[in-house]
Amino acid sequence: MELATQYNPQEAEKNHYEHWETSGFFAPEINENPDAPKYSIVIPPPNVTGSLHMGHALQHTLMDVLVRRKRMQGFKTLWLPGTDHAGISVQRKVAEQLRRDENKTPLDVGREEFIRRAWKWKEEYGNTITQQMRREGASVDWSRHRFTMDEDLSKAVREVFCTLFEEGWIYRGLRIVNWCPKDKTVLSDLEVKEETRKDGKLTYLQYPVKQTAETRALARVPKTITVATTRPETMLGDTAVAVNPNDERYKDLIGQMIALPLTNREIPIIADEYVDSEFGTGAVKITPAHDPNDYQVGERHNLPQLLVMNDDATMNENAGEEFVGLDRFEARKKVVAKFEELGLLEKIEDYEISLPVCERCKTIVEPILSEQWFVKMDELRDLALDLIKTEGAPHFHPQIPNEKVYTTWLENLKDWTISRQLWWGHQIPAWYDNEGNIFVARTFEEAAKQAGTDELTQDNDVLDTWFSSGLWAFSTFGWTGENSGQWTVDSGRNKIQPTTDHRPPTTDLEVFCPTDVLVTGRDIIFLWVSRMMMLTKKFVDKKAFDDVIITGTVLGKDGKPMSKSRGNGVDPIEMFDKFGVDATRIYLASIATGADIKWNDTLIETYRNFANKIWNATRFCLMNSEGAQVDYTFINPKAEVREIKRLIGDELIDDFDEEDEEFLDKVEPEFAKDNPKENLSIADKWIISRLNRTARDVNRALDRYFYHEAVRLLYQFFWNDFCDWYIELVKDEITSETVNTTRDAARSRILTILEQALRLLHPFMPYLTEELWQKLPGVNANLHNPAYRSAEQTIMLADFPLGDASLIDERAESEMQTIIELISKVRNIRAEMRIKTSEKLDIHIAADSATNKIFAENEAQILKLARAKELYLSESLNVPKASAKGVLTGGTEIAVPLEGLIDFEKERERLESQINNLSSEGEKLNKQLSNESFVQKAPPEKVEALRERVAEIETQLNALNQNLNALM
RNA sequence: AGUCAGUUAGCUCAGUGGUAGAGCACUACCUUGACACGGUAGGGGUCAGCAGUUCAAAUCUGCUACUGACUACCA
Repeated sequence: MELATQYNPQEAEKNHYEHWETSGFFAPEINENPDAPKYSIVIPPPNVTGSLHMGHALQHTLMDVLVRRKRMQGFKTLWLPGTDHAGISVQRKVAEQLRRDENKTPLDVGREEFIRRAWKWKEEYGNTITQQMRREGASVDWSRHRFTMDEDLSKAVREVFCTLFEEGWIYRGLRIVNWCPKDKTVLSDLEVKEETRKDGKLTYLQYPVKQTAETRALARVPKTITVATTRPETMLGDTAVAVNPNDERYKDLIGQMIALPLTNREIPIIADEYVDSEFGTGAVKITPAHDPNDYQVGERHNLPQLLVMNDDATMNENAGEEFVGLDRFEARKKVVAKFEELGLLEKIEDYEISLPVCERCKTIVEPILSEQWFVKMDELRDLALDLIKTEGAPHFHPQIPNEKVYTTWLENLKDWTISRQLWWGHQIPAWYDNEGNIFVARTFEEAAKQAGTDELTQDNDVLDTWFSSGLWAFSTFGWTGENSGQWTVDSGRNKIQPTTDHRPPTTDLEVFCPTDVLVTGRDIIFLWVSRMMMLTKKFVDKKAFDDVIITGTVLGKDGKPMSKSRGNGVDPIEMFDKFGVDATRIYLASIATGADIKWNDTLIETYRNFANKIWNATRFCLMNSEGAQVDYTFINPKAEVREIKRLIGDELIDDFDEEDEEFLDKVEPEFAKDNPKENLSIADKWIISRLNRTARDVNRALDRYFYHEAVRLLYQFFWNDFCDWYIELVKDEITSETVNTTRDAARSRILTILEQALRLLHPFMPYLTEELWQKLPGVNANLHNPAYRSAEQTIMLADFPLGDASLIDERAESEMQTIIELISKVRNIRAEMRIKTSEKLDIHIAADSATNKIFAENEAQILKLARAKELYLSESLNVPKASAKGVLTGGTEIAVPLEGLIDFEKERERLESQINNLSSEGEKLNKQLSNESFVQKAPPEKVEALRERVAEIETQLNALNQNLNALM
């Protein structure tokens, strides 16, 4: 089998996804183990209007890594996908389509037709993102895909709304709300963003105080009172002027009336603590219908609420004849002009102001008095607060600062405005009779029954999209009874089984809820995370999830958040095309959890190169795979015992002792001691140790959601240990032309190690690893986790290596380290003395017998990798003066005779620089050791380690100094 | 205004009470039978500044500077 010299990601990406999907590998039902623990994640449903951006790619990668690993570990794993109906976004797209194609407005076609078209739009364009997710390799269970407006999810919405209403947590009320004049709907506080404008103006208006007998008597009373405002047009809706009760300047004015200019209304001057005497003029115009603070002042003083704007932010008839129909900004100019005409414009100051804008359309939001539906958050907030305070749920990763942000926000939570003046969404299940009485019910029929009439009109508004999203952690699992999955539960052991037997059925809800972890961005901790926690607790009495991973933001190359307007976006699909899906995924996983990162193509290139390295290492193994196959017993003698067990059959297992060697010899003599499987070299033991250590550490890292740590470990193991050293060390043996069992065992061994590495890499790089795994000789469904034995062979279901602690071999690692150090030292001498690669050298070594034994056992590899022709081992050096010398850890001395090649000056410099480095380190350490309080207070093992290091340095210095003197 | 985070090699970023790390870039050498998207050997950092705690601080604490995020208010 011949592979191309370069990995072509597109090819591998084409080959596998569809097969994985259609084979049912993504669905939890693939798991045959009735006792399997479950693992579940629900995806944050992207907007149907959306297309994949880097934030999705990041989050999806993190979720897929978790899910793929757990699945390989034999968990009954479900990653549930879905999309969100995205109220305003879809509404806008469909309205735009209507305008463009037919020059019509939504009102022209009517509600029913509009909704029909919205569904059509969704069917046509709404699956962009689901296709893109397939490209990403996301192992979601498409058969359980949910849309927030699916019938059962809509039913869940109605159920929750009605229950909350019945319990008194939902109410309809007249409040100051955030109004977007462009979308013509109310927005929740969270959908409003602040935008700072430097060109704001603060306008000072003079209001004439009405002259009465009383005011005339009080000579000190001024003729006017000046108020400052950033929104002069709202003065048309003023119903009072307020001052601080303690403000001496205005004491006499309290209770007086003002003749409000441009209107023929008179308004009172009132006193309220809310007013800050220090700010502006200390007198504030009060417009209860257009400002939240003024509204509250108005409530306290029983002021009238005069709404002067329409829903498109033009002025209404209350604003007066002169202003009616004018846009708010036109009206603003006109008000100012009129005041100027009247001589009542005191001044206009430049003023930096932050304006509330609509998160989506950036239109300036108008605070406006309006009747809306609200959720009173008291009880729900307490549910979430209790969970975090008593159970620490959800546990945030990274914990700081997210947990604090979450808790603080909950503590200051205000009521949630849930109605939206849109057509696309869940229409509010409330009906009105002709008298305006409200009937909230799950269906029209119920409402009619309550009302005693069917002459009812349903509320025109729909619910905030986040209302249905808040139910996502349980509504998607068939909470309403539909689409609830086919599981039965063994009540005795409380284990889950997909069966058709007659035990009582249970649902996806019982199996998969609560979910294990939620992966999402900082921006929706409040909008979504908190609400899922509250509502899931409230309605199914469970935590929505145990853990929340808050991802960082992928910034553009300029270090700013990616945005269309800035044009600094990086399209993940382009990255997939350019570098491959796997490279993009593992790069995204290499970002520290929660950290922001500036996009940088060269880093992704690193992982493109890594993919190519994996490809080529596999290519090498395959080129030399004749007579060999993947077989775990080649890298684990104990596994051989298990293999024997498998061969001799299950019935003997019970009285079988793995340590009983006699028994082994008895049952299967061909597996006995001298077989090449057990005849492992230092290099073999070392790589097996490194493999198992890496596997163990990767699992530990992922358990803590330290993806970047896992990536680092895998990168290092594969590139530095496996490719740079192991392949090079065993190359001669493996490529040998001589056919024998030793060669074939070596070939099987390297194939098996590679196969284990591919499994470890699979969650990060699914396409590459599947592509290569399938090509390895000897792979089959027996390598699967036992939960998937009947499934067709795929690396997706292979058992994820946990790392066998008994195969971590400290001694082999340290012996190998000695060999690596020797080879590196010789290479260093060669490079520094500028000896050509083609020049073969001799190596003389003076070491203790144990070390010499290690070198002797690996002579062939040392000669090859150091490009040497002869290795002389003894206990002391006896070499010509014309030699380059060095010292290894432990005091082993090496010398490379360089007759005719040595540059004595250079060698002197080389030795001197090494001596300098070592002495300055030694000095530092000695100083520390001579510090009494260090020796007394530092942990003994630290002191001991330091002493050892000093001794080591002294040994090396001695040798180096002798070598230097010999040169003089 | 408040809260929080970041500031480490030329660049992008890991690390974290006990002698500073990676990738890229850089220098020199290498068409060594998997890979030049490669190999070998190197150079490069008083870990933003100041003060404190400690035997020991890049790591903990405080302050300062710069950058960024979030929350609230601004008549």
